[in-house]
Amino acid sequence: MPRPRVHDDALRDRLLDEATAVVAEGGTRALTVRDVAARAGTSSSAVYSLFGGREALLAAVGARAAERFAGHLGSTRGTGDPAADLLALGVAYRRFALAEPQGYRVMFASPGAGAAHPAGGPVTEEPTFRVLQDAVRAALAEGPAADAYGTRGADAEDATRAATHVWALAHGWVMLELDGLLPWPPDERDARYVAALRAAGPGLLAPPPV
Amino acid sequence: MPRPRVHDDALRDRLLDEATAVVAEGGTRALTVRDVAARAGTSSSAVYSLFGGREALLAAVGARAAERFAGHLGSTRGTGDPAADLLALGVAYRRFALAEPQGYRVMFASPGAGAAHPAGGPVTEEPTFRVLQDAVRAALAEGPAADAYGTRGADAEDATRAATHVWALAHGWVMLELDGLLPWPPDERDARYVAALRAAGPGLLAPPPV
DNA sequence: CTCCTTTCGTAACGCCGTTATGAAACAGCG
DNA sequence: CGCTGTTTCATAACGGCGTTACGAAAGGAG
Repeated sequence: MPRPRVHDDALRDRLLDEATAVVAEGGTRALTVRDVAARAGTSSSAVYSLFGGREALLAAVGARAAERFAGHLGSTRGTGDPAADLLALGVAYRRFALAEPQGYRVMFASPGAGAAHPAGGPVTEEPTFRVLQDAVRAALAEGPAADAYGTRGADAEDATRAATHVWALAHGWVMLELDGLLPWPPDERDARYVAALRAAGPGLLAPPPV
Repeated sequence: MPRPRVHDDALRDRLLDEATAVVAEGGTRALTVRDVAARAGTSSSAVYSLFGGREALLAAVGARAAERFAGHLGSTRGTGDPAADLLALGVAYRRFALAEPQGYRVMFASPGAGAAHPAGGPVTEEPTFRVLQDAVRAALAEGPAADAYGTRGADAEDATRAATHVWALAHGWVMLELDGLLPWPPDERDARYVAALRAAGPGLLAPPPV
């Protein structure tokens, strides 16, 4: 008996597409409920019935960016050399951030950055972190870093610790770069970044002293 | 002949005080021109005649935070051991960020974060970076790291590079921590952070291969 | 006392996020 | 086939925002 629904999943996708495009273009600041609704050919109330409000729409944009991010990181296939794979993963991490700076910012540097991440859920279970954690685990299991652990071997705790360390370095570098705070011209930064990862890697992967 | 000025430097300071308090309390999102003006006992037009607008007011808040930040970092006095001093500087860096998270965010994670930093001015000449750069230079001149440079010694380029590496790690860690993305409970983070700095330090300070 | 210049508080404009409201669209029933 | 009831959505309204235009206020000059 009711009037047929127009606020369905298809419209939700279209709204999310438009919102993603707007954010990619002008950042979160440029996203308005009215504008996104108009671009999708509907009214602003659709955003409220399908998402809940502007903030929730932004969270959905962040979640979608996180999916693409995880996919991007997962697409780097292993070469058999764990250390090289980990380095490639770090490079892919930065490549995504530079290719989609606004998407990266929505995930991490948004007001209340936890929005894009499952509320209260441990970060270690997010796909993005898992990819990194797995690569670190592989590097700790064999290769040069494994020797430092000797017969005790590296456990999950070691992988979480090392992955977080590497993540902090990559995240910090990328944030500084996106904010224009690196003291080097753009054409030097690729090599500088790789050099930083190479320099910090062994120490960050090594077991804690005693 | 004119009507006496009320929009003077004293009012500017009061506005900046109120704006800083509002941002410290509720983040940049909570800052409105009308509210800050009312708190300072004036009208919103004062913000426009003294700063230029909301964005410029936020930039001034960021600049003041940067001053406090630089002062905070500069207050860590040398102990004679360059490596220990550098570690203490890293600890002070994080302590400020945790004590004034919104101030830290206004400096770095604000929309158009360059606002708080001199437009176009090289980052290497900012007080905050200089303090870090000097500490790194000292660590490269004597102590364990100096040996790796051998007879060639470390120059300004080496100090800039190493300082940026350390900065990226500290910044990334702090941003992850402020965003609630570290996989450890708060009471473990102090030690984890120091461990990360210790682990990455030697590699980040070392000269580039070949 | 009057005029003129400068200055600032007030009010207006357009836009925002959000919410209330009434028209629209269909199923079942007389 | 028309009426009714129910659900759904577009429209309009509300309060608040950043910003700007405007007119009142204030004091020196004549």
